[in-house]
Amino acid sequence: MDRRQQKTRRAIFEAFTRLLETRSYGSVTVQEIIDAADVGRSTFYAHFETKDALLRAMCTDIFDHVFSHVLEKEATHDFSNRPEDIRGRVTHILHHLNDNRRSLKGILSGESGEVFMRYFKEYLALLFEPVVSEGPEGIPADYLRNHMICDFAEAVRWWLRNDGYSPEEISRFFLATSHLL
Amino acid sequence: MDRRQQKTRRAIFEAFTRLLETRSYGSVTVQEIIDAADVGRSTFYAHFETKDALLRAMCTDIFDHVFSHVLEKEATHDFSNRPEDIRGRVTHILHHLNDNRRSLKGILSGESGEVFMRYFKEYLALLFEPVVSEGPEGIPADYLRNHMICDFAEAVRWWLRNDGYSPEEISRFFLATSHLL
DNA sequence: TATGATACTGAACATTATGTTCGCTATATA
DNA sequence: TATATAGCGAACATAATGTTCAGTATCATA
Repeated sequence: MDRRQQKTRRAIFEAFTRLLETRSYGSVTVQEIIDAADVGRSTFYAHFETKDALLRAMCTDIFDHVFSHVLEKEATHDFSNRPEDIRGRVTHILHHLNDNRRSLKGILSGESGEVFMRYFKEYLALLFEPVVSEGPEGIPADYLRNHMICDFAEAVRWWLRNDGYSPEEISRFFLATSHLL
Repeated sequence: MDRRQQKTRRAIFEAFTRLLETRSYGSVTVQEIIDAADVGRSTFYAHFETKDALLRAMCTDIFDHVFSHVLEKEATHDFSNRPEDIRGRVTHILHHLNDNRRSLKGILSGESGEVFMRYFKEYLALLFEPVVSEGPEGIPADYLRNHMICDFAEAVRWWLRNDGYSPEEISRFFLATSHLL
């Protein structure tokens, strides 16, 4: 990819992140992003169709990083789902999320949070798919899957609102309150 | 309240609900709501400052209905939180939510869902406040509170996506997967 | 049932953001 | 160095928002 394109893309991402730190997604205009990133109007639109597309692109970038290991393992059919492994994978993801903490805090506050959460849950579905087996007491498997996914996603959201906890701690909180493991 | 105002308000609510059944919140314009409700432009704005304000008003109306019992009990300081009571209250709320099923399904699909969920959780905080006592194993009480609230809210969201379950069943699913009760 | 208050109407207008176009300039890559 | 590609930014078209106001309809009530 052309160096200029990379530079522009990064500038837009960073400007957007910076704006989201203090303002809500909905209130940030494309023009402000353009000004903050210091790129031409037509350049912005050459890269992203809309503000939403920009947000999606940012999420995708982050997730590709955060879930790289998970997706690799899946590709190699390494479906080990013993409790230790789950803990390891969960902690691993939390570490990667922590790398993007600043951006994520911005994205998660305000309406953009919902977009993020929706994407996040899609990836988490891949992670938890093999773990949730059978519903006890006639509880639908789909209910349980959704339960676990939301549970983890909300644990992360809570973590990003409450600074000062390590990935290991959050991993422990999550697994302790998850009745399934 | 003036009959004309009530009529207008109801017409707008119904039109908006109807629109949300087929279209996403963001894509519905104020003009469309006005046309569907068959009211004058200035009339709409006399009632609601923005589309968001309309959504909030709808949520408030619904919650005032759904949580009427809970809020009453709170007012009379009837904080009985034995398991049977929790089950009763939860089921009761689910029944009331079911009364608004049509509107809620519309609101919950699309971006308006996040607004709804945020409000919903505020009310649920009142409901679960007295239940969550101490965090076992050094888990922060706030984490647990958030856990329960999100858990229930997501159970409801799942229910509204998946037709065919009774309030009692959902209540059972929720309590069975909630490790706290 | 007459009257004063209040709500609704809708056209016109100002404002604001979005997204596109295009001729020109700057930069990367081979 | 050449040429392809990216960025620039002013100008424009479009579309939705929210406001204003003079005229009309409806309500509450005395």
